[in-house]
Amino acid sequence: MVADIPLFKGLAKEQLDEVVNSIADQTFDRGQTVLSEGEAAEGFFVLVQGKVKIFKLSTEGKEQILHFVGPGESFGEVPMFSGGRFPANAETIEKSRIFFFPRAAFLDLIGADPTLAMNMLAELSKRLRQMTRLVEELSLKEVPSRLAAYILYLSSENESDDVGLDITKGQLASLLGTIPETLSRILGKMSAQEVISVQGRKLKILDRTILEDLAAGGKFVI
Amino acid sequence: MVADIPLFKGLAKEQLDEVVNSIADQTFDRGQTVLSEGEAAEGFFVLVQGKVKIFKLSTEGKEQILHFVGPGESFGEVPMFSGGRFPANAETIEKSRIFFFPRAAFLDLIGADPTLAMNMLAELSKRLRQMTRLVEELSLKEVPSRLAAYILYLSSENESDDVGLDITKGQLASLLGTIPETLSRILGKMSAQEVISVQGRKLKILDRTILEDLAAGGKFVI
DNA sequence: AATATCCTTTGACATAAATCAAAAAAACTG
DNA sequence: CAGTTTTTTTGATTTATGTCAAAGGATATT
Repeated sequence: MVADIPLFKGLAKEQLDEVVNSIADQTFDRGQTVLSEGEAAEGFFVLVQGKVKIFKLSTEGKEQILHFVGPGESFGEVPMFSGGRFPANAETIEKSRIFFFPRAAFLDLIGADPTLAMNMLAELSKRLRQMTRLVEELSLKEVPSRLAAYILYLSSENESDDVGLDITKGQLASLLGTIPETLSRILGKMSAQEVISVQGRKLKILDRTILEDLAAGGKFVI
Repeated sequence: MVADIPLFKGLAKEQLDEVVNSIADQTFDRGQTVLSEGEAAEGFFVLVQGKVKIFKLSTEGKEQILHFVGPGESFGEVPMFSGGRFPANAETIEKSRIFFFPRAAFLDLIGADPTLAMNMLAELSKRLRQMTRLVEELSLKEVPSRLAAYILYLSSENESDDVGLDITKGQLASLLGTIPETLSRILGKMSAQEVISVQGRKLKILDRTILEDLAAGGKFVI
């Protein structure tokens, strides 16, 4: 169970037992807040089952999703190492089972086992890479490019031209840094151009070359 | 020397010697590339003296600065832990002295000393926090808000209403995710409204309340 | 100091994307 | 399955910011 979580991969048996003894097993319904920006952090979380979105909110209520957390992934680690408070919000978007790992126990463990430290360094590095990509897209690319990149990413994940969004289009808009209306118009244009076909939450890639060009920063010619 | 670098703080004497023996001391003129996005990483860097900008480039050549590196700070660590290549570019904006730390030697050290691992975790967490803030600003705030937040940040750094940009306005624009023309117009408006005064690279805060309101997401009323 | 280079500002204009409003479609729920 | 809620689409309009072009300033270099 715990040994399947990438963060705990390679840990010695005693350390794994330590982990099991430290965690609190929690269940959340869909749409519940797991942690809020600005809250003092008493520990961090590992998602066992379900799905969680990590996001920021503007004062006017607009949401920017930073990333989604899937089973086996952790979140809320930042304040463990740099102190202070959670930098963003986490909310379940499906019924979820979550392990909570208290700060002190985790810091003990990480001091005792360099493997755990290395796993965590790998995790934070991966996250940093993702965030760098997000900044790049928000700042240097237009919405059609971001959408194209996301579709290609989904396609690479399941190695198929048929991709299913497992989130609502509204959530996709929030992940891409835009609003549902804009996303809807762009999906409409891409359909009209026969770059993709859209049926509800099922997309099919019709012209990969154009998508790749768009993702690289190319403009969308009507 | 090496002991002054936060990353190496708290290391035992033998480890510090190890560090000193591993690093390569390099000098760069202003405007030189230290590392490029997509390059294979053979190690990471610590800036001893000078200033370095970390940035992404769009296909059309627009630049987004992710952050500046000052003396004592490290950069280029991400591929050490998650493998692969540098996610961004690094270029000196002043004559700089830089230590290069080869990958293998560093990974050895980090396995041997949990202090170093913890220091690095703290560093990556800090970076992640910064990046989260940058995403928030790019996606959820307008340029005047980002500028206001930056001015307030500078003011908090030196605890004064007089702040000096130690970068060009073009670089500031790139850091704020905009272009020099837009920044210039907004600085002009803020001056006209007597929120700040601008003299070259010296700014003075005239109305902190308005800046704080702007930074929080408030709109700029002409 | 003179020249060249770089940085900053200003103006006119274009445009991607947001906003507002409302309808249509889809997904839940009792 | 009827009704309610949520999600998605469409249209008309606004707006923040980008683009292009050119002129002024400032700064560095011989």
